[in-house]
Amino acid sequence: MPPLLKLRVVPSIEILAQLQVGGSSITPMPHDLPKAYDPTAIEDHWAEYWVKENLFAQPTPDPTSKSKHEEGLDGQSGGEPFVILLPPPNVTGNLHMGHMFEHTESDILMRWHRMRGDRVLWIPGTDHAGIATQMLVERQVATENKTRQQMGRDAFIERVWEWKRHYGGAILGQMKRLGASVDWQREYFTMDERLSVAVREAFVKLYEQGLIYRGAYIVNWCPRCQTAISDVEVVHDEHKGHLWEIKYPVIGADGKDAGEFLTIATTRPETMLGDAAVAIHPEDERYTHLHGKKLRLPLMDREISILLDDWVSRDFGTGAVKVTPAHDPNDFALGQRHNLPSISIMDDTAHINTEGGAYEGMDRYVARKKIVEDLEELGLLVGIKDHVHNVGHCDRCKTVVEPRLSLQWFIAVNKKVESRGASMAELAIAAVKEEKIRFTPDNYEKIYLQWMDNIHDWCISRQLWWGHRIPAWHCATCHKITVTREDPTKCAHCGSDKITQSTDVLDTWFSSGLLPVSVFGWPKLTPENRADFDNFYPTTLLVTGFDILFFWVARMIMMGCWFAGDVDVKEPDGSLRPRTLAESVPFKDVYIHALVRDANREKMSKTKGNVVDPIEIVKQYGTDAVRFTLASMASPGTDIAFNVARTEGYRAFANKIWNAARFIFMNVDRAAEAGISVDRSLLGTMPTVAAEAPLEARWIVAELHATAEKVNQALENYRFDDAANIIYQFFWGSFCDWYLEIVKLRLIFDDPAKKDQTQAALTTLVQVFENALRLLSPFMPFLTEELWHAVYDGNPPAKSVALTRYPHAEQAKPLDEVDSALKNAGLYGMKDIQKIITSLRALRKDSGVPENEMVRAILSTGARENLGSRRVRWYASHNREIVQSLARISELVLTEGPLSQRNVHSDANFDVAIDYEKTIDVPAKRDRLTKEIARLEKGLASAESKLGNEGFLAKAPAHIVDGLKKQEAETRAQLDKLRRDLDGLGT
RNA sequence: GGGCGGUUAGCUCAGUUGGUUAGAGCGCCUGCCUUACAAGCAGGAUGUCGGGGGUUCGAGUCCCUCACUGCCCACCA
Repeated sequence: MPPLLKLRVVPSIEILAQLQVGGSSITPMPHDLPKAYDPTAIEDHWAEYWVKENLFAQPTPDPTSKSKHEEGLDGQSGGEPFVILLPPPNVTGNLHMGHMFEHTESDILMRWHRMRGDRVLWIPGTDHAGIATQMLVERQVATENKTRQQMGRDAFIERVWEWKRHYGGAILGQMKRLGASVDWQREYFTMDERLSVAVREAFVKLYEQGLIYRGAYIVNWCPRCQTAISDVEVVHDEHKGHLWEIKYPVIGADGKDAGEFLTIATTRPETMLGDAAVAIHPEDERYTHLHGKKLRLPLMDREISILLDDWVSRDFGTGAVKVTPAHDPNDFALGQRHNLPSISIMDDTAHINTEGGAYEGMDRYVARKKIVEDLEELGLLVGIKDHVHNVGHCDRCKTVVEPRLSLQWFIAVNKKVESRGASMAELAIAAVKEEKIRFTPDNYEKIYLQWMDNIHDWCISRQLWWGHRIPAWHCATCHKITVTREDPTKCAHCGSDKITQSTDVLDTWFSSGLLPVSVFGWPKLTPENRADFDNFYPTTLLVTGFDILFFWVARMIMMGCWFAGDVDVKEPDGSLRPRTLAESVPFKDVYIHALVRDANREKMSKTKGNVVDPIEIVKQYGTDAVRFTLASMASPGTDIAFNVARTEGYRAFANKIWNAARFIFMNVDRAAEAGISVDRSLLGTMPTVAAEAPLEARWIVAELHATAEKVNQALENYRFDDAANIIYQFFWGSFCDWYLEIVKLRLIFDDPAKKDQTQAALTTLVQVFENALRLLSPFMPFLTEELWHAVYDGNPPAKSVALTRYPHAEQAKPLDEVDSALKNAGLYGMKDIQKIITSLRALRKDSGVPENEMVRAILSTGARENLGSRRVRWYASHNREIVQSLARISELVLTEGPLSQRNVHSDANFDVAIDYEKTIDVPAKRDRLTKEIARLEKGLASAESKLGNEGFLAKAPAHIVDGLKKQEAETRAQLDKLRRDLDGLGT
């Protein structure tokens, strides 16, 4: 016989006392658990405890151990790996509601899997966020009247590092406070030496494979950030602009203006300074006579040719388009086809350069205005039309992007590499098409594939200082480029030592795209040093928002498949074999979560001022309530309209549970005084009940099993909302509203004869509560941790509720053995009892019985012996005290005869009446009855019409027909009774 | 210009492969300080499931169409 344990709430009180400012000398009495739950009193403590105790660390597996599936309660030693890489927030970032939502969903999954015995690993880190961080520090430096240029590269970078050491990672601190169960020992930063090695290796390898090249192309240039940006970093906004029609003089055979003009249409007149030609469609009959002619470019007085190209659309504008190869991607392509010169007319800051003649030094928009004016003066401006078109903006700073010809580095994502038999994009497409990676919701698969099918080469160089510097050295002697793993001292081509490293850095997403491999030690995978990679790659799941689907998810898939694909798989016997695509993917599942908006469905933004700071809300309502809000609203496919009204509701839920605990602890203590205790060894697993146990015990245990089953299923499908709602309903609707009220009848401490009954009831009560805490713990980790420790009276079987087992119906075999029929009967019987009680309560209200007055009630099951009424009679007669207590009835009389009382409440299987003299509100009652009758008549008519339909009878499945027949009979019976009640009302 | 989604109670949203009388939370109305909880308890009201058409024995669910409304992608100057 294991030792018995008295349950008290001392530990939680101790914690509360510790948290009191100044270490107050008032020591609370054991049962001074505050009436209202105060999250702030416990949350900091547990958040610190979880981190300090390293509860969620997942050590590198012992490579000599062959067993991957040992059972482990601590979530570390055994089980299937369940690995999530936290999407690294920007190091400059602050935690916003979107983060908290993402982390809540991930944390629920993590805690759930951990409690299911999986070997979970959740890796946190931060991203160096090139542009964002550089901008931030530049601004800071600007307040000291300095510029980064004045400081110089090295000093500026040192300044950024200094900033990072001081303020970076604030967001991780916030995550700690919110209880994210990540492995803090594995925290990374994308500029860490370890990860920089991976970046270097990836670059060199791709270069060697011919997939990285450098060239002059039109790229998206941000004049404010003064760097190239990739296509996905450009956001297009619809913009009301103009279409200027400008006439270019045609040059006659004599080399002089022929007096004729060709009118072009443009949205960007300022770029005409760089025009190299005008293009028309070869079959455009309007311009046939101009074939082979030349034009004089106004303002620049340059002779340019007329090109024929069928890319030109005849029906847009004037059918003649100016060609500016250095400032437009289409024109660039056109220029390539026709060997046109590319004349760059703007500098890094989008000011006109020396190529722009008289306009040199002007900002692009100033130049535009001036050029239009000048053209008008020259009589060359034919017209200005309103024109709506899309303008690209820098994702970071919203500056209008300038397409600009410049020398940049690219990854040829579509280039096939013989040794791999595919291109990077092809592998990434195959991984999803062949379902090695699955998306939830699955429509993102389509979006992903669509994007991947049209992917262009990825511009990876940035003209920034903060980031991974491109490992390419330019030779001043032979002008060739040296790319090696180690910093070179000499040019690899001519041996010259006049080499300098590229000043560009890599796109931030280049390094974050490598994270799934680099966090596990790639590329330095030695036989002794690859256990992490062998055990945890591929990761299991990626939880992220669709906004970085292309930025990050797609890049991780490309790079993961590419680089991991080269790492052989280590078999259990130590031998190596090539890795399959399924083993190369960076993650097996992608769960795309919704966006968090404000209560009015508006996107939260600083400029709108509608940003809800999660930390503020957490302070007000507690972390658990906010987490529960987010989880319960997380239905897939719809954005979340965050509304604190919901959070208030879940704070009430937390308070409800807190008070249920107070009630339970109070009774446990009372029991202890009476010499009754709960066997602690019965806790921690699913409870079972004896066949002869009271109805409510059998019912609540059956409900618990059903709830656990449903919650597990919901989480299996990422239905956080369902899971949360199911638990809420169980805890509040079943456990508190019904079970706790009934169990009060069983807890009798002053009667020795009732000791066994009390002991059994108390045991089930504590068991179910302890299970419910575990069930809830992934959603409300703080509250449940506090109460779970209290249940064990400071002597818990684990360091945290997070390290226990999650309730699961499969563990409950004994219940099935008892008798599944009994289980069903218990559920039905309880339903009957609940119905009777609800009817009586309504009846009391109808009849105006004061709340605290006890009345006598009569329950009639009628003379008709149908199964339902027999069941009602049996359960009512065996559970009289429940009905009496919960419906405040002094005596429940059972009868089979008709009820003579005037105020009767009728159900299909029974009628109830109460003895109360006060006159009822006849009109109100009549009104209600009339409505009810109408409702039933409608249902009956619908049932009758279906049952009278031969097609229905012939084609509908038997259980539908039978159900409808039963329903029809019940409705008919109840209708009769209600009509009778209505008649009996009199006037 | 393509593609995807949404429209269900006053509000925010569920509603699995079509199947018995469409649900929840919040809010609202009424009555209760019933010793776990007033952040509570009990009772109650609330819907032409965006409009129209079709398929089916049967449609909130499938098809067509219209309206409104989000979002993503796209080089038409």
